[in-house]
Amino acid sequence: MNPSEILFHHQVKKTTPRVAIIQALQQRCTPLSEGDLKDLLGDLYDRTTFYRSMQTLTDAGIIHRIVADNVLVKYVLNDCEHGHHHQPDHVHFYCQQCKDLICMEELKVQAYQLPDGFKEQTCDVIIRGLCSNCNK
Amino acid sequence: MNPSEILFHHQVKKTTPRVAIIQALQQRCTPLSEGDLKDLLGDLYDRTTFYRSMQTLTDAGIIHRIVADNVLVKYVLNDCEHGHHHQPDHVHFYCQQCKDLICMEELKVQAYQLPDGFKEQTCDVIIRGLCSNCNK
DNA sequence: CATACATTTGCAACAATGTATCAGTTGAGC
DNA sequence: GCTCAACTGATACATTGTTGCAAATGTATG
Repeated sequence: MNPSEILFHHQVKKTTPRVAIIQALQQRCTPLSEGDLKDLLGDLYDRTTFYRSMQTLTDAGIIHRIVADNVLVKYVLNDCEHGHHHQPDHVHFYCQQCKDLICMEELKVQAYQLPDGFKEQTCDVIIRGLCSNCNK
Repeated sequence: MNPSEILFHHQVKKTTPRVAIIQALQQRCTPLSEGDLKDLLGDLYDRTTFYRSMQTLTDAGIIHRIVADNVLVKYVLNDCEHGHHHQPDHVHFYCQQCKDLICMEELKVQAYQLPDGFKEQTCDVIIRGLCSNCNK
């Protein structure tokens, strides 16, 4: 699906910044930060607009937000091909040296049984350490 | 163990801010943020000193840092009674409404087998949602 | 106890990641 | 093409840090 279709499918208005952001995330196929996206897209939009767009896209279930560390937040496209809201079910690895965030697709997150009354909205598993490149 | 003993035991110099921070964490027995600690301790030290102290105490294995969200970081004392460095092995629940961070001691984190070459330093599992108080 | 020297602290400035307000612009439906 | 709600840009501000440097403090030694 192209950006316009994704937005229409999730009943979100089509605007220039939103299309550009989705397009960039599709092309890179890896979690990107605000800085990464700015490097790719330049001054296409204001920072305020960026954050509001990300909020809108997250609420709509189009993207997912990963807090790699308190000073590094990255965004990834959800799997929109199958038409349902797809929450990541795998572990994320964050290299403290090269600051890369890697999806460990093969490491699935177990389902946790919360006590009565608690409602889960998202569940993130972040392993921090050194990636194979930096651990030499 | 009292704060001075903990610092000596980990070969970290005893200073006023460090003792005060450990004391506050011991008394509260729950994860505290910079703001929480400032409310407790007032202007006992500068913000820069706080962050440097937390870095030192984390490196020494005396405390552990929990990234509840990119805008909320909390700190907890490790279990120093048994003389070894104790990494939390349980899930943390973060209530998006009341901003409370709860240790789910009964939910243990599984060990993940990383690919060759990767080195794990910390592993955090954060479930975000609504706590039993706010989910009504 | 006094001195020496490395460690730690306080202050000021700066950086990244957001949020709030409000006027002005744009998009979608008719 | 019009209309009006929704979105955007600009400015200001909040939180969570980090960096550099001079001054203060802690620990080891005489």
